[in-house]
Amino acid sequence: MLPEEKDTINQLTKAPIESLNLHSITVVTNLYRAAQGLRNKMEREVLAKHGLSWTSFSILYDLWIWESVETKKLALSAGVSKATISNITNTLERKELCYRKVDNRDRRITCVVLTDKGRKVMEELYPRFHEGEVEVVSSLSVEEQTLISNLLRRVIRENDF
Amino acid sequence: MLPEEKDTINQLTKAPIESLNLHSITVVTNLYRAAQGLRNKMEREVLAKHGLSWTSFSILYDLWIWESVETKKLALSAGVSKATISNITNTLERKELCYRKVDNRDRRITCVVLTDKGRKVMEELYPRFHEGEVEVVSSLSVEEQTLISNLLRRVIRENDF
DNA sequence: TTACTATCGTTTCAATGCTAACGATTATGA
DNA sequence: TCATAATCGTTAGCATTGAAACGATAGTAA
Repeated sequence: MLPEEKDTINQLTKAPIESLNLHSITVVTNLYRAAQGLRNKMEREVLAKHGLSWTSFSILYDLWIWESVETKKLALSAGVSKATISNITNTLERKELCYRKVDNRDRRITCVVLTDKGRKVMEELYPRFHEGEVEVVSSLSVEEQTLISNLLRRVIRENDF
Repeated sequence: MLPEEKDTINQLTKAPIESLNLHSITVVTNLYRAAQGLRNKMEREVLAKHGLSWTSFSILYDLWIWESVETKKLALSAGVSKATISNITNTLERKELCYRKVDNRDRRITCVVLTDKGRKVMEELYPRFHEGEVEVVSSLSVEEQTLISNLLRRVIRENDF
């Protein structure tokens, strides 16, 4: 929070300024802004060529690694709802990048499988995506990268994210 | 062949495992996961009561602080497109939380203004939101919070996020 | 003044995203 | 066995999101 914002908030909230935890606000603000910027950059500079969103790409990535993944696990991995996975899978299927396959042992479960075309897209796209990853955090040293990763991981674990 | 040409080709065609920067991958992965979890938690535990999304709330927050903000500045602040601001403003207007006001000096510019109802919602909502902020990063010490904020800020500044 | 250019917000259209409801399937327990 | 509960993915309905096209307005140059 900017210094000049303090007074305004103090005037408008019942909660006095002393009770506001400025450290928490700063972490949350910077965390979300960095992630938002990251996503926008990647979608604009890397993923737009193939008309993929960040979430679509992360699903394709999972499929690339694991070959075949259940819908529920995809949702958990991407941090979105099952409905979103269902919708995105429809889009990816239309582009022939993946297909659905009902599990034989438990017919409630649907697995999503990468197609050859999907694999080719990932083989071309991932190197470019990785370039972007490196670029985004290039201002930090390796030690700082390790440090921020560990801090972020603590937040993730502690909140079950 | 120039050295940088070699690198480009190497990155775009083969991209062997050895050339992957695992530190960058870890930072990006954890950064986005933490932000995603943060957003989901806030929308679920705090904002859902009032049917607000993270972006809607961040717009209301700007209006709360600045009283009246141009559409373009709202987009820049929230990290979304002007079209998104336009749509969300429609929704917020429908809920009578804000209204539009054309600038007299430059009639191309539209300012969004908080209503009394909007202010009341923020006065009730912000303390709860802040509770969530504190909770999310509560596993980190103040020193660690300062540290991660500074690292995130460097990433933000270096990328113009 | 009159063109031309730039900027701003909205609209259009398709995709993403969530909640809740639903149908199908499997597990459980009397 | 059979009724009930639990789990899974999809669907319906609506809000969010962005790229591109668009109209309106302002700035600029001849």
